[in-house]
Formats: sequence, C-alpha cells, structure tokens
Amino acid sequence: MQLLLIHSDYIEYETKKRTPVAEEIESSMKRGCMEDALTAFIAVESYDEADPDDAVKNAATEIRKTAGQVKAGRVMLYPYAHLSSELSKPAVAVDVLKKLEETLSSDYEVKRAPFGWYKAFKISCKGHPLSELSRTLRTGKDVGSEGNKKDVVKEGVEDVGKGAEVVSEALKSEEKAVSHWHILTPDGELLPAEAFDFSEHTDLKRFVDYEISKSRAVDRIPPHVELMKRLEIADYEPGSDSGNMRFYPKGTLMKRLLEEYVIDTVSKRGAVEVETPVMYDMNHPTLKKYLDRFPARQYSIESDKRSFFLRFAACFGQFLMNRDMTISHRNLPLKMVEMTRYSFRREQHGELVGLRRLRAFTMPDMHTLCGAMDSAITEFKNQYVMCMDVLADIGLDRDYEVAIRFTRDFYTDNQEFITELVKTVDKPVLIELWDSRFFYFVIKFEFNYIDTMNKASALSTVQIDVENAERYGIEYTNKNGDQIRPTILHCSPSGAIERCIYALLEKAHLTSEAGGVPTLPTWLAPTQIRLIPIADRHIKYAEGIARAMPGVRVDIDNRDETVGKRIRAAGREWIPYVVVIGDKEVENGVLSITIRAESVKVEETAPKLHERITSETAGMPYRQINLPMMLSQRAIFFG
RNA sequence: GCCGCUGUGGCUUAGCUUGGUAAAGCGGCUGAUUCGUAAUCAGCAGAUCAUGGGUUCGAAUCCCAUCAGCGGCUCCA
Repeated sequence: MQLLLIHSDYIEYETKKRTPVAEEIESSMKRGCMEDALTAFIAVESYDEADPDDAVKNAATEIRKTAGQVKAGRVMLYPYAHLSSELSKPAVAVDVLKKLEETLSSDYEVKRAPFGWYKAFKISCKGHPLSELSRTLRTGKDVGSEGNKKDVVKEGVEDVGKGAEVVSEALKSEEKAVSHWHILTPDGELLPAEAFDFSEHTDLKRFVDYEISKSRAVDRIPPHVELMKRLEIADYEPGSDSGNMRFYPKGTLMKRLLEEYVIDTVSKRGAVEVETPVMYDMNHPTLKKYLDRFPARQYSIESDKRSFFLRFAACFGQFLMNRDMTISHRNLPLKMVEMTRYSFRREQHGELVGLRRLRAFTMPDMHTLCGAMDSAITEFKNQYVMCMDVLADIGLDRDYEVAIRFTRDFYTDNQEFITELVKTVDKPVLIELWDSRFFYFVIKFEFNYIDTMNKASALSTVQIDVENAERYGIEYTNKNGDQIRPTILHCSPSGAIERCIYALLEKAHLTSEAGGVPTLPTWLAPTQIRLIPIADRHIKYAEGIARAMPGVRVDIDNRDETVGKRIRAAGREWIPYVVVIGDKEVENGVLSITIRAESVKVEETAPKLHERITSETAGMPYRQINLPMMLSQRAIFFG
C-alpha cells in the first residue's frame, strides 16, 4: 500500500464522473469537506491482496502515529491510484478502504472519498516539516511470492477532476515568466535567435538549441566518464548516494590545484576567504522563506528533533555573516569567498552523469556587497573579465559559449553596458530577456561548456542580486550615517571544480577525435615528468635528475618492464614530458625528452627542461606529487 | 520522479536467445630477462555471475523486486 499523508487546513472534493470501477454511493458522499484534517491519499496495491486485513491494520497504525504527531483529530481517506503502478483489484481496494474507515472511526472523525470516481478536490497543506509524509507499507513476509502479480490489471482508477489544486509554495514558484531569445553580436546588433546566421558559430548553435528547443539527441556515454576512471581521477561511489564521487590521488591533486588557483585569483582582487557551515536549520525564518521555493531539491538531515538541510551554495552562511557585520561605505565593494566543499543539490537521477552534474560538488562561491546599481555594474564588468581570465588559465580559453540573461527594465536602462560585455568576449552571445523579474537577480551571465553530446553546462557565472540584502537584513552605513541595503553580486569564477575537470576531459577527447593528442594543461598534470631508466643501474641517476627539478612533479618508472611498455604506459597517462635515461644520458648529461603536446623528441639538459616547465606553469599553483615517486611502489586504484 | 537498456575475477569482455563443470585478454603474484622510445617469455592465483526472492531435479541463463550505471522524458536558484 502507498500512503501520502498531508496535514491540511482543509480538504474538499466533489465527484464529477464515474469510472468503470466506481463504487455505488449515496448522494451524501458525492461531495465532502473537512477542516484541519490529516488527509491520507491511499493506493491499495497487489501486494495487499495476500492479506487485506493486515494491510488495514498497518495503515491504521501508520495514520494513528502521524495523527498523533501532528495532533489531528480528523482523518480524510482519499483513494488515489496514481501513487502506485501495481494496483490491487478494485474490489479489494474498496474493501480495504471501508475497513480502514471503520477501524479509525473509533478514535477519529473519519470521512472517506468514494472509490472509482473522477473528483475535483482542493487541499491546503499546512507546510510544516511533518505536514507531508509518504509511506510504503508491505504486508506479511512473503511479499512478492504470488505468481499473479504481473497479471494485475490496472483498472482501479480513481482520478482527480480538472479543478484539482494543491496550494503550496513550491508549486507557485513553478510559474514561468516569458523568455525572449536573441543573439547579440559584438557589433551591437540584436537579432531574434531564429534570424541569426549560425553558419560560422556552430557551438553557439548547439548551445541555443540546448537552451531553446532542448534538442537532446544522444546515443553514447559521455566520453569523460571512461577517462575520469582510466586516468584515476574520480569514480562513482556505490556506498554513497548517487552523484557523490570518490576522488583518487591524481584527481584530488587536480582538484586542490584548481581550488587553490581560484582562491588565489579572487584574493588578489581583494576577496577574503571564509568558512561557513554545510547545514542549516530548516525552520530558520530567513532561510525557510528561501527554501520553500524549491523543497524537493535539498538533502535534509534529521538530528535529535530538529531538521536541517545541506547548503546548495555559500549564500546562506555568507549572508548571515554579512548581516551581523558592521560595514561602512568605505569597505565597499566587500568581497567574501568560500570554496564550498561541498555544496549539495539533490539533482534528479537522470541528470547525474560522471562529473558533469553532481549531488555533492566543490564550488567557489564569492559574494560582493556593492553600493548602488552603478557600482554593482562596474564590479559585474570586472568579474566578467576575471571569469574569462580564469577559464583561460584553467585551460578552457574560449571553449565556451556565453549567455546573458536580464529583465527588460534592466536592458532599457543599461543597453550600452550589455553591448560592451559582448564586445569584450568578441563573439555573438545568447540573450535571454524576461518581461519581468521572477528570480532574485536582474541580470546574470554564464560561460557554458558545450560537450560532444550537445549538453550545455554552466561554468563561470555572475548575478546581480536585488532581493537578498532585504531578506537577510544586510546593511552598510553611508556617508551621511544612513543604513543602506547593498546590492549583492554572486560570483562563481570557475563554476564547480569537478565540472572544470569534466570540461577539460571532454575537450581532450574532442582533440583526440580530431586526430590530435589529448592532454591536460601542464600545471594540472598529476605527473609532469616521467623518468624511464633503461636498466636498474640507471635508477640512481634518475633519482638525481628528479632531485634537480624543484617545483616540478617528477616520478620514476622503475618497474621491471621493457622500455617500450613503460613508454606506452606514460602515454596512456597523458604525461606531458617523458624522459628515457640510459648509458648515453648518464655519460653526456643530456636528456632524451618526448614532448607529448608537440609529439616531438628533443635533447636537452636537465636545467633546460626544468626551466621549460617552470616557465610553462609560471603563475599557476604548484603542489608536490600525490603518489610514491617510484612506480613500483604504487598501488592501482582502477583497472 | 517516469520510460527503456545494462550489470559475469581488479579492468575490458564471451557465455544468456535454446537452463546442465563459468571462458579469454589486460592487470596482479612468482620465476627468467636488465632491455634505447606505444604491449618480453613462462607459470600461478583470482568469480557467492549486482543484491534479495521465485520457478526448476538443476539457474550466469527464465520470472519478480531492489540497488547501481547508462540513455530518453521531466526539471534546473
């Protein structure tokens, strides 16, 4: 049996039309209503046929328990076929419902909506944490042993009429404002999307298709999934919830480098780093309002008698911190950043693929408090440019399509500013124009990576928030001593770190499809130099070379394998510099180096090679190798 | 969340239609080999065939459920 229990201010229904399985009812049952009732939507299932009385008993227990918790004295039993795809025979269902009504009526005021009728109904859910509960009840122990289950015919259709309405905040926010789609060119020409000539902008075309027509023709596993495993970067973790990944040492190193890079970058531009909790009180007045809009998207945690949700960004913690701060106009723009490890979003199952979209992910989240809109716009521009630089440094220079989304009012006031943004990236961008504001921001942009499967994933983004300063009570003091609400910018300079890795892998795959050599940026390569000593007697010399390479990740393949095989292994790991060391090198002090990116072999001294790599990775973070230097000592994480 | 496909040693896969001792390559271990740029040779170990139930004398194979992955739909602050 499936139960959906709603603690409601009121529930009312009216029968509209009978279905073939309708029970005969008296006119008094044709309509009904009940105030302050626990409404139990019920689907009796084929499993219950084995022991209907037990099903009644279990359901009664469950309803009593919940009614006790929410202190409800009235119960509405409401047959609802849509809760299950394994419905019982109608006769059994009617029998169970009637017995349930009888059982409960000793303690509660009970009403029962008729079975097998199309009904219009209205319900108002109280909305407190216990007000919505669902339960799956299974009778007996030998569940599933009846052989006739598959033969059950779904004819027990009770349905709701067209007047059905569930009043809830979540649903209200589903309303969509109208979007208008355009392309804005660097010359300042604004065209409806369908009028634009995409022939020289195929990636933009794929992006626009994804956004507007939602074309999703796909027939393959995303290429990065195999790569993330084979390169020992990351993998699924069946012991956790889906979308929560494990990261192997190489992947962890890459993540740390990216994280460090982003934090360094924003710090240089004046951001201060903070740390805030990962979970928040579900019933905190400020947070609740915000949360109510998307109740199904959170992970929730019950602890003692309180409910918490896991953050989906750093907004909560930072805004709560901002509210308690004393801020002067002299402090603006005031930037705070956190590398959220993790942010949590319960994305739908079908969306979770590899590293593209996760339920637990690492995201830099920066918030900037600005004064009036003009200073917010100046800051927005700065951060837009910074995001371009960040993606370029990460290795995704111009590998993205731009979307800028704003309200019509904002556009009217700031047309020139938006054209300037487009000029800055110097390529046409997708414009989404809303007639009215229905999010907390008036403008946002994203840089989107478009993969081989034509899926778009947002990387960098900045938004101008005109709502949350008010909601959270954030203020600064202006020159005249007045308390003023700031305008707030939300910025994730790189987007989710895992997603950057996804984009780098997808890009590398694209390169190899096109006949090139797939690579990672040298500053991110888990091993930057692989030394291959030809015989055991060359290992000592190789160790000396490794010691002479400070600030570079070097390892030594000292395994008892042929040179050919070790060369191949280095290639499969995408190691940018591979050095073979034999008698010749030991004698003349020159190294034989294969440069992966250029597919060439060069002869160079160790200091020269060192200088080559340090200049190639200049300005980017360095961390030491995250595995034993000797390959013979390494365990295998995958494969 | 819904619909469909898939799940076999650490990895990649054969076997499943038509039920009857689970097969191979890679990887691992042991030994030989000390090697000059994309897979050295030989031997050994390693699998409750995703999990739970059912049908059957007998299930990797047929049926049901669950879990996970993938694809589609839906959704996306």
